[in-house]
Amino acid sequence: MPNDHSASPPPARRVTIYDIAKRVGVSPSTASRALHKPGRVSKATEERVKQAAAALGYRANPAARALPTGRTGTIALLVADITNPVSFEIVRGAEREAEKHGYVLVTSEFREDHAKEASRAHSLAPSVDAFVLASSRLDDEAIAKIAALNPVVTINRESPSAFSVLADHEPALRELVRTLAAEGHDRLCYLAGPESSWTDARRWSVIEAAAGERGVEAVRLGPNRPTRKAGSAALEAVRATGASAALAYNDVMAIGLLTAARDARLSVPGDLSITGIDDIFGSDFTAPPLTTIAAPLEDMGTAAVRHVHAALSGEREPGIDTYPTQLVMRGSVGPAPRTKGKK
Amino acid sequence: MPNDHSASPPPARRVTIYDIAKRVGVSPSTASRALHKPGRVSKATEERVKQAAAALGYRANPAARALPTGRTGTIALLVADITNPVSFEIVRGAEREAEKHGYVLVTSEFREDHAKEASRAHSLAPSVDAFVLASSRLDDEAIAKIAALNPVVTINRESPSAFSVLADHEPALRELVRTLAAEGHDRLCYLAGPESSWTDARRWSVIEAAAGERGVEAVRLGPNRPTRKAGSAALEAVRATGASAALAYNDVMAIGLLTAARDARLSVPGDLSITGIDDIFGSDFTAPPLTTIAAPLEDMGTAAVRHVHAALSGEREPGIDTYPTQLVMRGSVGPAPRTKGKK
DNA sequence: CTGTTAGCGCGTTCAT
DNA sequence: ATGAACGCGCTAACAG
Repeated sequence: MPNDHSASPPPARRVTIYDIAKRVGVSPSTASRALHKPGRVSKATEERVKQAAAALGYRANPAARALPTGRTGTIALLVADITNPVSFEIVRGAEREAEKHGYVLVTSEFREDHAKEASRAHSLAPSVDAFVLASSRLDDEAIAKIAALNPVVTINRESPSAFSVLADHEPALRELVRTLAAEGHDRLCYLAGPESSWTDARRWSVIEAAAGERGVEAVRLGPNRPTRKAGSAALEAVRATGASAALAYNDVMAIGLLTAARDARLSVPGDLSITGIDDIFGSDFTAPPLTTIAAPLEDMGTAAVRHVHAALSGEREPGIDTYPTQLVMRGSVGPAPRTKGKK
Repeated sequence: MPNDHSASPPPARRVTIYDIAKRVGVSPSTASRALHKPGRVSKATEERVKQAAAALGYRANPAARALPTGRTGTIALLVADITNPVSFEIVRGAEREAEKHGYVLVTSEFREDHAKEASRAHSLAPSVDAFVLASSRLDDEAIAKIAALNPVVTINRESPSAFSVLADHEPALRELVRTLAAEGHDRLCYLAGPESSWTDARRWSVIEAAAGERGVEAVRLGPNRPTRKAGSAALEAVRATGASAALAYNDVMAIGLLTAARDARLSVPGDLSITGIDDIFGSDFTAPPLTTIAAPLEDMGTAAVRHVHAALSGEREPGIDTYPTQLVMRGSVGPAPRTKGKK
């Protein structure tokens, strides 16, 4: 239930440009210019105004500033799941770049729920100058609607109405499939992610194609919620496919699958090879450590904000910014078992 | 380098209360009241105004609202390290409660740097109504300065000028020390956290006292940065203390220590028992799984925002809100080795 | 219950 | 180079 935020007595009045104008003996507009319009005022008065501002501890009121300009100086970052380590890499990168340019960053998660994502974007719209949508679950139309309100940059999602920052998983995925094939795996199982995930579709299509080229079978299991629980719950189904290797949509699911396999006294990679994507915190100390694909998520978060800034500065440069990924081979992948289940 | 955020043409004009006032045939102030002052307007016109607002797709301009009221409707949450899983539990809880009350939540990390924490708070101050400081590294004086600007609620930090939300680790820590003593450990090593951490000081004093009561030696190693790397780097020093059990400041450090021990071919808990605090993502699937102490961090995040809301609503209720914790025994703790290093 | 009148603090014409 | 005046959208007196 939203609220009015109106009750307690207002805090002590803060210092305004009027205070510094009076102190220096100039008009408020001169003070304003001295503070924010380099060169539009004489060097001398600019200096005096700035000193007075510092002395008085002046801080511009962002709301007052936003009113005439229409610019709030804040950017909204919407992430699917803030507890997924993938998110905070992005958040960290975005936040650093935002601070660098003087933006305030508002981060909000939508818990994989596209309805919530859309409503959150619309309710935030008047408070922000632009959106960064990370791992959006929205369709193109919904993104277009948001883009009509404010500029949008997407991460790991391509969309006609937004600038996109993408990780290119294709080479690493192909290398992974090739490696698995070389290890004797002739039946792969892709443990799919959420239905509305753009990356999920991409990943599967690359795996399917790469497997086909190598003469390896690939089956898809899903969609699934991208959680540990879902990964664990899928163990039986994975085994039922007869696949000797499971490629999970992401590390969180892979870890779920891995721990379920451990609990079931299955050998990894003896009985089943498992891989993930993202190289999150934790994937290097599972038992065995998880083979995965690493993306420069922090850089991508930074890039997203940089593109937002460019867009807000009037630089029209819609398009795609792609980042390379890297296959990280670890202990969870090994040779296919000799005796196959469905021999 | 901060920036002016002023360049591209302003987006299409949004609908204002004037638009809906004109449409309904009332004055703007009536429209304003109908929208936000329940009861101060006739039921009939309130209904008509609301319908018009909906029809026009009206969204209040937060900046315009903030100007006369001095209330921005946003809350700042400052966390030490956003990549520490501890943080996002808090963030998630805080965010949910913030949304429930119609606040926007701004999350910012200060990377364990107290100077950055303070400067961030001061620069955010004009844009927000209140602060939540999670795991603050600030001293009381610095917190008081911030509290002079806006109400402050601290998490895991007691301070005279703020309402505090705390996890009470004492009972669980005592139980842990008791358990270790019963397992034959007669020399414990506390792997300390950051110097300016309030919780670090608390934890050590409880461990020291509990150990003393049990006739167990306790040595303190630190301060250390609360990172995996620092945990790993401390292995040698921990061994050098001759302790048979290491209690780390938090799980992140404990995991660092654990993986270093594994790399050094040490048996855990055979040669060394290891414990952490927080029960973060990952601590249940280390090898062996990590004994730790769990706190209801999400609830604490929620509580912090609830208290912020109370403070902003004029309810003066400074004080402390304490949450219980729970010892989670897992495989990383076992009997002390027979042959002690310094026998 | 409702309309009128003033600002909130700042940027921005338009003058000078 | 600087000042005066206006308006951004909304809330808050103050009438009626």
